[in-house]
Amino acid sequence: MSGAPRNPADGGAAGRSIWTRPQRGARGPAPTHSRDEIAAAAVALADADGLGAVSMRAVAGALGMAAPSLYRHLSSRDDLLDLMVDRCVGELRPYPTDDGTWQDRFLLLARRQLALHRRHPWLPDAIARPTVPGPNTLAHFDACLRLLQPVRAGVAAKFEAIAMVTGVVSLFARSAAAAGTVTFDHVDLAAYPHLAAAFAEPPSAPPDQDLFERTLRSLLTGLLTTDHP
Amino acid sequence: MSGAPRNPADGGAAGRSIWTRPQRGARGPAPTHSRDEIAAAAVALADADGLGAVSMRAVAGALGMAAPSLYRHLSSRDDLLDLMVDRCVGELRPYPTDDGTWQDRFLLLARRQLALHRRHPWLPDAIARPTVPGPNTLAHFDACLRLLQPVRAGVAAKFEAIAMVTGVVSLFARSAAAAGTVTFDHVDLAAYPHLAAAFAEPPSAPPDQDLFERTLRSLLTGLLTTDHP
DNA sequence: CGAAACCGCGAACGCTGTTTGCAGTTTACA
DNA sequence: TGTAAACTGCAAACAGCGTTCGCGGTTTCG
Repeated sequence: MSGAPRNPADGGAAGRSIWTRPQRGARGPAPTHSRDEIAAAAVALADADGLGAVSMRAVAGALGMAAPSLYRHLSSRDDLLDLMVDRCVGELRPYPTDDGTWQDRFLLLARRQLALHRRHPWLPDAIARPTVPGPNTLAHFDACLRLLQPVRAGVAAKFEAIAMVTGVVSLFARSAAAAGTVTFDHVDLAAYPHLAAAFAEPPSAPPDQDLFERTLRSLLTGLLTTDHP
Repeated sequence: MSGAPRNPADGGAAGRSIWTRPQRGARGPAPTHSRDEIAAAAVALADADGLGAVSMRAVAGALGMAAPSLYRHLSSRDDLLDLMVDRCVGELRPYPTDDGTWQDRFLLLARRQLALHRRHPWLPDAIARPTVPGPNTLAHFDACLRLLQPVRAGVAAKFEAIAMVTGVVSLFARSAAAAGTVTFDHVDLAAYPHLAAAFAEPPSAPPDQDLFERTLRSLLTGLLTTDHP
């Protein structure tokens, strides 16, 4: 009979993502936990035991609340992941400004991204998903575009380059974490001569220490340098 | 009382992965479905509705059987994903042999990988996970190493390069599928001047058509060419 | 003061991967 | 050939998941 009490997390017709929704209503009691507390708890869980450990019940439990209460703040688990990603992207601050060429500056930012992925190995899995960018993500894109201002290239090319660099950073992070990597233990290599020969060789020195820098430099110049005027 | 009837999918102490386990036991009735049929059904489901649609019940249902029956062939869902991945990697055959430099040949293989990812957009998600390589995956690695035979570089560097190329291929596939990409619709860009300026610009021409080739060539030479003797 | 809006949550729904126990079938061995 | 072992397929069930519903208590607005 009473007017439909809508969940504020649903938002009106206007508030479709978390970022366009108020953190709390103006009427009822104060929420016992803020959006930041929720994001922090979820990130801590993911850092400790991977993204699979971030269940609504687990996050709620870590904050001493019941699972359905989370839906007062989030409209879905995807919202939670968006919150986590944006919170971590905020750790990229402050953005490089001063020294060197634009490539040096961009590489510095890439190194910060690499460190971020090392700190939060679940990040690629959380980003591999249609994501609504939060304020920190927007600020990061803005900083990237600012760094690329001296580059004479179209906007589309710049976005492509940014996405590619981000992707390569996650590739390096993955290979370092040895996750998602095939292991050749206990495999019969008799039918694969080149593989067998490769493993018969004495273990060669690991690749160049500055492989990261060389890869990204060649990628940036390849992507953002056009050879036809 | 009777001796413990062990599930053959569990394997003995020796058979830990699918690939080291017999497709069927030597004693009982013939299975109504083969390993290949199961993999094919799962791949079809994933191609149609994404990896999330590949549930044990759905795969079993597509083959007209009940869910628990699948565990006569697979010891877990991860086994199923391993089967799917290896089945798709088999589509990369035949491997390049004849024409051009080693870079040309490797690039041809990369193009085949790109087409493969376009056909099976769920592949990156299925590979992002500790995977046991099947025969097709081993053959693919073997072919890669064969193509890289003229290259004077350590084995570790070659594996790094192969993994990186595979990763970049999946990045290109992703950007083409526009999945896992942030969208800037309905976002207030007032606080982000460079982003706002980028979107205010007339839409620039899309990046170079042969971006894929240029990127991979610069990556390969960057990764596998050492400038200190 | 009353009404509206909001917070937290117990209970429940449909889904998931997986295990158990049993009936029926085929093969190997004595 | 007879019998025991091994195998297949499945109904039922379990724990966990994301999510929804509806209620009682709390805060704020008009």
